[in-house]
Amino acid sequence: MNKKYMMIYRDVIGKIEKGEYEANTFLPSENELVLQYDTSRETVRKALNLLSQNGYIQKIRGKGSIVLEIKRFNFPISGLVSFKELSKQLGRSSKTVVEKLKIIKPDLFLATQLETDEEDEVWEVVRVRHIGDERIILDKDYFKKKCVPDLTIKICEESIYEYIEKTLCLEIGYAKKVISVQEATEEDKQYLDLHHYNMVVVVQNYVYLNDTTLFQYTESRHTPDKFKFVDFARRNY
Amino acid sequence: MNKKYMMIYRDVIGKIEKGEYEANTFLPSENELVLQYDTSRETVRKALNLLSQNGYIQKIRGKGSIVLEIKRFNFPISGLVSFKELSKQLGRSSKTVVEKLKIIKPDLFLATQLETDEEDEVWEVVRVRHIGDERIILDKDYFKKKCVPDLTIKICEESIYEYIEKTLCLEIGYAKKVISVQEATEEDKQYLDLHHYNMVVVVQNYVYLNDTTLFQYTESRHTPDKFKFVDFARRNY
DNA sequence: GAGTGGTCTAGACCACGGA
DNA sequence: CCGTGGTCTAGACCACTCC
Repeated sequence: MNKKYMMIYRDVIGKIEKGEYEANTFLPSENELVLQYDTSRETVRKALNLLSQNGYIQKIRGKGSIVLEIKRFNFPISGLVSFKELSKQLGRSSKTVVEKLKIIKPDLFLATQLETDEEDEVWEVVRVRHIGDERIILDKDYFKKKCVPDLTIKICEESIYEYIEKTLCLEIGYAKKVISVQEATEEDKQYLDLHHYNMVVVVQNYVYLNDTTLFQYTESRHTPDKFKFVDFARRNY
Repeated sequence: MNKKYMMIYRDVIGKIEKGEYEANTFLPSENELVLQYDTSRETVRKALNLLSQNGYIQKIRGKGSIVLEIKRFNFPISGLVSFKELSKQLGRSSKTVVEKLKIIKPDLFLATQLETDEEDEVWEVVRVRHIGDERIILDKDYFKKKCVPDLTIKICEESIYEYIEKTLCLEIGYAKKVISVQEATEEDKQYLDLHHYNMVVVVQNYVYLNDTTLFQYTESRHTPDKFKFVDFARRNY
């Protein structure tokens, strides 16, 4: 990547994480950053806007850009973060057990969710996420076979996203999530340590490629006591 | 507002909503928009990036910008949308009942949430949101009194945000949400139509002003069956 | 008044898609 | 090849904060 604004963005994040820029202090001004990185102001501003959108800084007109400390609390589910990246940040022992991996013809519900028809073959991947010694998430992934021709248990145990992006070179464009609470099904009770709970938190995830084709539908079914979703929002519009 | 990119942004949204630009078709190219709006390309691009971030379009290099149809499904809780804006979009009868409105000294928990001390006075506003004839949300809002000196029942029944932004002219910068599921308290059972449910979905909301001061902490406690959170995410970084 | 961030311009070169 | 979007530049003027 030659992108200057991305280099600056990452460099500033690095300095924030290393403590070189401390929380609640000002970053160098935009004009100073122009000199430091030998670039133009609009390029510096692109980097700063990224930092602002992602919760690293707050820009205040006439004063400067303050480093926020909020970022460290952000449980990184908001967005397209995979379980592998997640457990790394949590720093707890975790594993993924693949319970099912097969090609199916979707039923009517699934065909609707995937915006396709019942003849279009689909990979079904059912995985259980363990953290510590508890089974806390039941992930049911469905990929269009024409987008993802091959899948192996090994890939599913590691990161499917890494495989899709790095090996298949598919570019993920955007995703829509719907979070709701549902009564636990027999399947939930079989695969999860629900204890006395009779409900699960369901995160439905629709993932689209850069060319706007829907290629994945996922249901993440969480034990209610371990579920936590953090979201950072900015008054944009 | 003189901001050209914002005018273009809103104008294009209008045309999408009126059907002038149809879903799954291309917008005019950036160069065409430059001519149409008599402006520079970077300004057009600022507008298009806003549209992209908010789920209206997908930009494809070498081809153009496609109008997405996803936007109409976006239940607008993601972000800082107030109940009033929300019920308008749902088009269902709704009302807000103010159950409590008083100044308190925060207990330790609340003082921690508001990043203040137990001597700093706080407005406590407890409201119940009705949609149709069911009580579905219990909103417990806490505002720092030094930020919001006066509150009335009338303001609380309408939109506190409108009052804060339009009358007090406080500028909201960003917010952090935490969604979790908890056992229902006696208070929840008293104020909500929980039926047989014994759990509630809790949305904790920390709202910061432009100058990074935290001025509000809110707990929205939802009946599980009516809870739904939709999130649109883009693979940025 | 000096310094900050916010907006805007008129160019430039590049990478990609499709004919 | 041309048209598309992606990046970058070197300037300009404005609104705001603080002294």
